[in-house]
Amino acid sequence: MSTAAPTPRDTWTVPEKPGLDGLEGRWGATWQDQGTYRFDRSAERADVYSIDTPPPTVSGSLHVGHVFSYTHTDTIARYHRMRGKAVFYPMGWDDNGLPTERRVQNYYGVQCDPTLPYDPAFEIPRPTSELSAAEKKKHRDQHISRRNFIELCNHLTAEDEKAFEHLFRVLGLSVDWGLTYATIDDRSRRVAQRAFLRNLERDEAYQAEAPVLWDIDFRSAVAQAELEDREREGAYHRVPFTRAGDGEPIFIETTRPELIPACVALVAHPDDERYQPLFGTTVRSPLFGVEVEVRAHTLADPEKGSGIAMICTFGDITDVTWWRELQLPTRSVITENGRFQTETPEWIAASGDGALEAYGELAGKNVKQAQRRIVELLREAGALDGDPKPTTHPVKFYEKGENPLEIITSRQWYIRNGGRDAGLRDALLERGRELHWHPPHMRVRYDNWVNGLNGDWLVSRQRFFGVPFPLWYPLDDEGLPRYDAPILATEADLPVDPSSDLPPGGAFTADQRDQPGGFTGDPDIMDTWATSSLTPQIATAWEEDADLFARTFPMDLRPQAHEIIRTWLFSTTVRSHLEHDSLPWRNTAISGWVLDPDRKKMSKSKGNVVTPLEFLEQYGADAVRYWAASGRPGTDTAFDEGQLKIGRRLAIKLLNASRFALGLGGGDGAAQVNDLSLVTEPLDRAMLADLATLVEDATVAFDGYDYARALERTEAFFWQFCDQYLELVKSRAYGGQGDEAAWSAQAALQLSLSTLLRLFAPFLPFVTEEVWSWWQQDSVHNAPWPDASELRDAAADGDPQAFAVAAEALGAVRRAKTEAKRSLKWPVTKVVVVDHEPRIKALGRVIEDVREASIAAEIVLEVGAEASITVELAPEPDEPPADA
RNA sequence: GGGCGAUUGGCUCAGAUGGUUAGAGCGCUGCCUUCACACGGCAGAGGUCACAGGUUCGAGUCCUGUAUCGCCCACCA
Repeated sequence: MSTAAPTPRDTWTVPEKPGLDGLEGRWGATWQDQGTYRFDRSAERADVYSIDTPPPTVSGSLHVGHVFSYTHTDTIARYHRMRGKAVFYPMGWDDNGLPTERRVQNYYGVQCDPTLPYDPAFEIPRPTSELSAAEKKKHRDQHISRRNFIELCNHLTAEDEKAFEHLFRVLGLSVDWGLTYATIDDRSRRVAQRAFLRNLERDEAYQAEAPVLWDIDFRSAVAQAELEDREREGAYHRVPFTRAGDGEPIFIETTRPELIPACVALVAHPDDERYQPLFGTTVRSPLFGVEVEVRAHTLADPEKGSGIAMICTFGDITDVTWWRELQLPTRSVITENGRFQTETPEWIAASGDGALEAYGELAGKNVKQAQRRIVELLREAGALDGDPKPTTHPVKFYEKGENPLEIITSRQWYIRNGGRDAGLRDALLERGRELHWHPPHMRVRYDNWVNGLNGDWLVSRQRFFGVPFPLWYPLDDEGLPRYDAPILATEADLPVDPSSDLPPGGAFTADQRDQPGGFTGDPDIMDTWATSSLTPQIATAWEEDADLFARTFPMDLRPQAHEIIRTWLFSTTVRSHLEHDSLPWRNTAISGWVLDPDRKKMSKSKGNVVTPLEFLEQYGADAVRYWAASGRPGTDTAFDEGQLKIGRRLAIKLLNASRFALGLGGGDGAAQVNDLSLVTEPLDRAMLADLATLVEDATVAFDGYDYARALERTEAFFWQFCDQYLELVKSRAYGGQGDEAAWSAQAALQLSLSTLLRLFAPFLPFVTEEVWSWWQQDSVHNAPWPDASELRDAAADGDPQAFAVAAEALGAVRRAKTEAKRSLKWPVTKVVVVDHEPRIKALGRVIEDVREASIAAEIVLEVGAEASITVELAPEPDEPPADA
């Protein structure tokens, strides 16, 4: 712990005309050179504060949202550093996953085709934005191999990372830039693969053939956490099934008539008397004549539609529930590309020529086309009762997708997350309670999510740029993979790419790949969250550097945004619970969003994104940080350029007030008055007593992660300090009441300045460092956080009331001068203050300061019930006042 | 459908465990430039604290309900 008191130099020089320009570049370079923010690896765990910095998605754009939330974290990091902690503050880059793939596709106009061989001579194409229209046409969708594609991903993300690092450095994040990682780098891949292998060993990961939500454009499975609902137009189609015995029509209503060929049953509520007689009997579907059973299930809503629904495999998630719980057969017709399979399904073929013919009309069509056609067919067959009734209803989409998700059956990897296991779910809910949430109400979202899980975590993705599953399958004599006998990578070999590396142990040779009797690599990659969920383990070098890990894990803080509680925060908790039987961190600080001035969430698509670098250049980093730090934890905040101006003004004020406080005594080489016993004057002591209270408040606020409160209190004090205290003390500090009174003022000014600079340092790192450098050694950012008790000692018998009444009296004098339209320098012949006795006594102790600041010849104090302040200005002179 | 949060002067927001005339800043108005600061300073005007009840000696602050906005979650045929 570095608790040494700040050490001012013996003499110092204050710049004549201090300014803010260029501070970012100058101090950024100095901090880098001097390792100001370097993590001290020798610190014990108890003296370390470790932060699980969110790795920004580098393929995204830089926006003020980054500036906002990263500044919040930085203020907390700086606070703990000043409290003497060794702050472990790494930076990661999230370059793994779909956003990068899409960006590379668009940026270079290429498509990944995994069937193509690697082309070592492939050159990085020019960005499509630089191509002429003719060139664009020619280059459109150039197909390249997976490995070439991944090289492009790496190339582009490296560029993106530079831009992010530049922004973060200009912003003044006190990250240790020696501690960076990327979610696709070797260590991340090792950690992700190792954690997965461990999950597999402990049966926390498993493979299953099951219905999954499927994006037909990306041709990949999608996890529950990546879903979103979108309102879509649809229509209820009223369609008759026919009862087996008497051919009576049973009407169902559906928004997806095209799934009639995939129907496996009808279902109604067990208490629904209308349908009770049908339970256990069979009906035939229209057009296809396929016989299906009528079943009972409590999820069927008698109020909805006709009260009886058709179950298809699969139209929506409810279908999956019914299918599972009623143990229905699987009859899927939609394939991975979102089209109806071309081959006629057997259960339809078995139903006769009419069915065959009807299916032929749908085969190969996409969902929309098939729906249009089947409605025509139903109408022709007289199997559509009335016109479809338009409706809007929520439809599930992949959050990055453009078409509704389909549900298809496929083989995927899962990690247990409590979605199917009440014991694990309860344990994870308990972890949520164990974690300290800032602000606390954010935990509700975690609880909501965990309680709403309806399955385990699907972690496999049928994509290219990501961490591969570290395993292979033997192929049988027919060349089919033996999924029940995967060959696992050994931990020492990680990271591996099963599509190019061989299984361990020399059991196979390269020419046996994809040959009957040989082997094949698992083709899938992990969900990007499967890697991101391990950021604590990646950053702290789990199983890679035992010493570092022991000093930094479990971490102290996870800062993040609220919309990814269900994904990032939850999945990280799951992995740590499974691997370490602990929380990954003790605290989480949830930041809000930046809204545009119309209170809409800022987003690229809306075109209202503000680019942060322009503002950093125009107003300075401290001003931008000031705005960001004013946003309360967890609260959405509107972007307000006006706040940047205020922040800049605050920074400038700090320069000028410091110049005054440090420039007293005149000339350069001003003498240091660093002896607290010199503070004898009542006004000085009163101010220090207030300052001690401020330090206590700011400390409590920071300990509760309420940086915004700490800033607000410090700022409010500082403006009072400048407007009232500096004016009241100015004359005396210059020597107006003798040397000892002047030294008291100077010592108090230096002590308060030192304190205020340190209180502001987490928010305004550049200007505080600049001022600090005028008179102190070392960096303010490694100086100890102010100590309230030390200030209390210096304040001694200081009475805050004395400061308050003095400021009031000075205010009354200023008001009188303003109302008389006189300069504040205008002399006053007499001030009469009437007030209650304690206030008059308090004012009496500081009367000389008030008199001099008022430029008053005389101040008369009277005790009285009716408080008043009467100001008598000097008359208009024939000549300028002599002593003004 | 369930839940969380918000609602304070024209704007952006403070108002921890209920207690004297509800605070800031921006904007607006007026005044003031040698001696820290015109990238300033001083002062002024401006609020029935969303609404309706209730608890209390006393409510912006607690309780109940209502409205509006935002968000999270949900099995939405």
